[in-house]
Amino acid sequence: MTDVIPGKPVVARFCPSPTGNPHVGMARTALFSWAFARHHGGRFVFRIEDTDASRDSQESYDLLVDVMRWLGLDWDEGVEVGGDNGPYRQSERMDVYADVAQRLLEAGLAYKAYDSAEELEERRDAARAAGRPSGYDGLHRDLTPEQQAAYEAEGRKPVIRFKMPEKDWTFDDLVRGPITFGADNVQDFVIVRANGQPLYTLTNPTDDALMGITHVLRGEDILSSTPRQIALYEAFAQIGVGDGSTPRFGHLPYVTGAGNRKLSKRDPESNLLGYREQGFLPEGLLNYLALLGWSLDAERDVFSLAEMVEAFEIGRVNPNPARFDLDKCEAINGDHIRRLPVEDVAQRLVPYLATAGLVNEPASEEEEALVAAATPLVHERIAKLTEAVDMLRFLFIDEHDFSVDEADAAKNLDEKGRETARAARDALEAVETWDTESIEAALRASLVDGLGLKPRLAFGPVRVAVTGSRISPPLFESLELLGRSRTLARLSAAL
RNA sequence: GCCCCGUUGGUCUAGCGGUUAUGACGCCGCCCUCUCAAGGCGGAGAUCGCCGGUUCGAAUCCGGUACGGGGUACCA
Repeated sequence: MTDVIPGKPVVARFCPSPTGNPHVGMARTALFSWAFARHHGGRFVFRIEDTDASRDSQESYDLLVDVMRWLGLDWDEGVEVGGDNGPYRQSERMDVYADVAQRLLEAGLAYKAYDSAEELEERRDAARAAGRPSGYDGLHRDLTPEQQAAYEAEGRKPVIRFKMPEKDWTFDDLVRGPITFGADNVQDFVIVRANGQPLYTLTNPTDDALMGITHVLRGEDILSSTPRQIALYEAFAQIGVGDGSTPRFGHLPYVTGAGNRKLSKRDPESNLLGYREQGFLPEGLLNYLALLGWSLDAERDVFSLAEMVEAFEIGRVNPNPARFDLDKCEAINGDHIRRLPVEDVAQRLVPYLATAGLVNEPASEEEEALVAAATPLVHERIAKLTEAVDMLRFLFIDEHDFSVDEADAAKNLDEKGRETARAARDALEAVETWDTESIEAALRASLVDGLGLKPRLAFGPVRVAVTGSRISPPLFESLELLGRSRTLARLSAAL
């Protein structure tokens, strides 16, 4: 299968509708289209399909742009950045669609249909009952001007339907191979509503043609509308819309949630913004998403975007649906966090600490320095950045807001534990140089050697008293960063 | 109803006529260890949906069938 025509540059696109929150399935589609374009050294177009005013919103549009930038899926042409084939919001291209529809009509490739919703439904039910396909039956295909005038006189407003040539439709899907639809199963379809608004069925192929799109990668939910679009392309060739060629199509499998349902916008796991809020790295999320239907090779599933671009082949995309597994997503993200230089992690942590109210916005120099010093303690312990916030809270929190987890205190700061804490405080008070080595030496000498405690029993009470939790970053390093006075104060408070 | 797509351990995935069926997540055990992680080692878990066919030989090719998903809109 030749995916690319030699000498003809690849132009791929991503063209979501701005409805609701951006979700992960969408990001996966964007990622594959982007990777495909980049792999072939082609262009990537970002277009917005906002032709349905009742469902689209500016807020959703802003989110889409924001999230694409966050992910780092850059586009060469499209909304916000412009390009030769703009505008890139369909709501600003209505005149284009009106013109194309008109030319289709004049060329006899489309026609006005006056059927009412009730009439359509009735005939559809009848066709179904008779075991026939339930699409449009073509009743108004060849209306005479007189018949049309009669309908108009009744006050009916026509839709514009595209006239499907009666032939079988075969195309070579980039991920699924050859697919054929019989002539009887692809009927004339509406391209312009009775109120004059163009539909996706017209606007999407029109823009793809006008923008020179060579490869269309999209979800499998529109696989069955592909014959219509190919037919439209053939019509465009006749009336001179675009360069007369038809793009290749590739239909990506669904991303599903629990059960086998496709991940819906309501499902919290599908909300892209949620991943950013929880502290996923764009590179981690993207890596995981890439794994849903594609793999770099048999051995490795942690890789960079650059490695993906290098290796990405659309023909190796798996056609079957994939279940989104949050655990694995987090594991992959954790791998990416560990791959990052520690200074980088520190920098990315700051906004999350700010959101949690633990550092100022913008952070002061001292705060930045503390973050830089503390990050190595949590770097390899977290799968998401927000986990670091929880682990480091004890270090950044205002002293009067500090509190110890009750359950952990009950277990670790019983009478015996408080005794241990007291010994720890006394030992620590005597430490001359407040650094990790001295702190550890003092504590070991006092608690392990002195009191004869097993290490875990020796340090547990100290940990809980000082960090507020049974689980914390390495203790001695933590105490060093916390500083002598806060450490001693917290130990005293625990007694 | 009609049309299209899909089917490899719980999940994702490799495989493209001959393998002890790949790797990962998760799970279990051990090691390391101041907690939690990370890391290391090991383990359980797949008669490749099912039935036929082609072939010396099939997860791989063909035909059925079952199940799942999608479409069948004046949504995208």
